[in-house]
Amino acid sequence: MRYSHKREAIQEIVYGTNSHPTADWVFQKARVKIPNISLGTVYRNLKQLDDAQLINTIYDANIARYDWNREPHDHLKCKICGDLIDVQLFDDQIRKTVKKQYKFEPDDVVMTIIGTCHKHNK
Amino acid sequence: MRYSHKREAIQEIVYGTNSHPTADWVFQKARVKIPNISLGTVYRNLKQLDDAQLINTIYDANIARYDWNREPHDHLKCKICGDLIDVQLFDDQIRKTVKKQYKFEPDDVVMTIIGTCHKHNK
DNA sequence: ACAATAATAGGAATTATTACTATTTATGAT
DNA sequence: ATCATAAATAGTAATAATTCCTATTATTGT
Repeated sequence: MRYSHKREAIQEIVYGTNSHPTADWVFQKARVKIPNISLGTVYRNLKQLDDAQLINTIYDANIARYDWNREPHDHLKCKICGDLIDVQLFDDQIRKTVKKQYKFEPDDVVMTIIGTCHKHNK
Repeated sequence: MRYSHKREAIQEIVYGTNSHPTADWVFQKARVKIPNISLGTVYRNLKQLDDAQLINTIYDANIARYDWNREPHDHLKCKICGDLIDVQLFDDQIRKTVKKQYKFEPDDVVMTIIGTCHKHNK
């Protein structure tokens, strides 16, 4: 992968937020610094960064979001404010169960817990 | 929700498969029985059935799939054949952890395990 | 049988994403 | 530094999934 100024900027934008941004959000941020950048470039580079394991792609319902956090982790999705919160949960037991009971070789456990985040506690 | 012949047919199609069909798959099946049915009708009715808790909507990467199985359950997604397999895993521990450690009130734990299914065991 | 209104077909519009192509740019070798 | 090669890009067209719109049709309570 050859160096590119724009890819570097895109990576910095993803690394600079905890908001699990969409491609369009990244595009809006990028064009502030690089006015003539195109949305296609943003998509292409996000894909390349994902392929190179420099970022992760997560799917929130039917739209792609990007995450600098490459550690295995899960998400809490607040149904009120829509926030996506990073959490580290245990899936050892789940991996074992799946392997034994279903003869399924797990690579990755993708878990999202839908509910109400601490901000909305009565 | 008023009775409709087409909604009944759509529901029957979803109830008649374990393949977690997409809207378009349901549409193709539906038009065999009802040639002039439209894709919009399929989408609208799938949404209504979901709202009425008669079916469930699940998201496989970025496309919607529909599931007659309303019991809480999880999915194994085979990266080789793409199959989506229903499984019942335990999330009590996860719910407790999330509640205590993150003050997050969980409604629903959505879990998909990506890996290799039994069909491809060496 | 009829009136009220939900449901529908068919197509247009929208949204997220990918593909295409002529031009530009990074990089390694001269 | 110059140059050649191929990767990267802008700008736009294309695609895929889904939703929206409107005139017409069908269901249901009276």
